[in-house]
Amino acid sequence: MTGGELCASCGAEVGRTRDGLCPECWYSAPERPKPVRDRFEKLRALEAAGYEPFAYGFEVTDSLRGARERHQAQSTGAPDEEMRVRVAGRILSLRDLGGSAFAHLGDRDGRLQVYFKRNVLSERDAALLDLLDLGDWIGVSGALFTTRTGELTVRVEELVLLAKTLRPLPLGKEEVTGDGERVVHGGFSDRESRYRQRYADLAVNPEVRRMFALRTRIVSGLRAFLDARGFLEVETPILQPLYGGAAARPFTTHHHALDTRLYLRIADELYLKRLLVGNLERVYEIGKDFRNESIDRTHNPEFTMLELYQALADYRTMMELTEEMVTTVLGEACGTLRLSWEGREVDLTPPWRRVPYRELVLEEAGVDIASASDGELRRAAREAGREDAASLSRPALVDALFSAKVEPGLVAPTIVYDYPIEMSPFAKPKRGDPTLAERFEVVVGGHELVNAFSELNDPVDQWRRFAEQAARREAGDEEAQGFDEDYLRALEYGLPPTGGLGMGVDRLVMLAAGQDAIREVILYPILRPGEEA
RNA sequence: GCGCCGCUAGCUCAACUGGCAGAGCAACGGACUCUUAAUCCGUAGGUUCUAGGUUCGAUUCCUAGGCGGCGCACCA
Repeated sequence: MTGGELCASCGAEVGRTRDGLCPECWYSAPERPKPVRDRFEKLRALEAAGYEPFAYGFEVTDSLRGARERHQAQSTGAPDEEMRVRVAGRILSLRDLGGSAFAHLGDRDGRLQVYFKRNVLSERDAALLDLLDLGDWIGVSGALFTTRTGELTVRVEELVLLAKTLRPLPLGKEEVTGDGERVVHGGFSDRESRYRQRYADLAVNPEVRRMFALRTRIVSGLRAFLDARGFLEVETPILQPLYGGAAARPFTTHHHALDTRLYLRIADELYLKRLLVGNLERVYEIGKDFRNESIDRTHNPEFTMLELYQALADYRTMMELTEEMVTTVLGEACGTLRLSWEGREVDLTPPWRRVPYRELVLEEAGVDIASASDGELRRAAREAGREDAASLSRPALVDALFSAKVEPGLVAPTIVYDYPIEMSPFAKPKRGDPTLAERFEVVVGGHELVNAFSELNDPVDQWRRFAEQAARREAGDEEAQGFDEDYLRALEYGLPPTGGLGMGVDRLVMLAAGQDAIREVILYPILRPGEEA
């Protein structure tokens, strides 16, 4: 007697019921869709007949794609060669012709037809065939042959059930047109359902699997590129007593044992630069940052950032590095540098255009930010559609102009450099012009992709910048930097001249994959908790 | 946070100015031993997102809420 809940239908004791029911009653309840009840019945029939509906493994000779490739490599053009394979996958389609049946199996990156001929199968395997459903995982062995219609197919001699599905997958029907093009009919396309049930999305939509494989290639490519140049990959704290390195509202949490407030990092910047003080002269980190801001097509509250820092370098070095890194990695991952994003052609072929920030604002907004009065800036910002121009500070006005008039038009990759220094609390002043910072951003397809600068390494100057930020914070700007004394202490030990950059990895993947929504490139994007299925 | 749009069977979608809630796929029964969006015959499947309201009658109109999509604002 453990005091578990009782099934409202059959009275069986269960640790935890669903809708008041034990598993047996729940899967058989009339509220379940018919396909679920049918499958559960088949599951019990399988068990009764001595089949193992959830196997422990299956040795294959080839992946589905591998079988096809091996066949092609060994093929001499003669018909019906005897090449035996043992393969496994999900049943994606099933056409039962009575005495025989065809099915397509799908695995992570392949698809292969299998052919069941009842008088070839053992009685036991033939009986199993009747209990299969779309979505089930099976393993088969047999010889490859080509059907009359020319499709490579396994003639199944042995059939093994690997995992029974109790819920129908939202499979569409795939048509191969005369041109060899694949058209999916029906299918699973509702964005909300796809994000909430990403497992079903992945299982059913191979292009989604391909997209995430591309993402992985890109991230691996970034690592390989940096590792080859002597950068050390490191991990810095996600839970931080002070947040900084960017302007954003943080997530807050609490540590019980220390009884202290902690923040989820909004950037890696300050911890990474401390490592250069410690003579780890080239470091990078690829990890999640967290910003407690709204969610839209290009923003998810947790997102992946690459930050890297290189000693004895400045922002010019970073321009070279960025251009080479992005073109190398995307070139390898995508096979081309001519991409299409949000309906526009984006050609990443280097060299990228480099333009001073001030010049772009002058060109596109008609305002010289070096000489314009506050009033002129305000007027221009209002013309650009900013109703709240009257309440904005000078740097905010300039930024509003840039965002509204300049950024959307920068389709080809553009290195925008020399930002106003007020907007850049961690960047060194520009040599020869202390009103500017040695900072650049890369804008592609109208979106900011990279932010980089010659890192500020003068502790006294950094102190003043922190003080300005602190004043802003006291004035109610929640996104202003906190005053980080430990970081100042680190700078006092001597940060070498350093170039650093941050790149939004999700956006890089969006660009590479031609996706218009960040949620398409994040496996589990944030959603409001929804109803249970 | 604001505005617009959406939510109907497991999936993809219909249902006119308010009048018995439908189709295709999937499922189930049957036929078919080279099919491929297989085909043919038959069957079953619904809290129309939720709660109120108007009405003889609401998937449809109204109010509030939930979730989502798109846009704006925010995100230096």
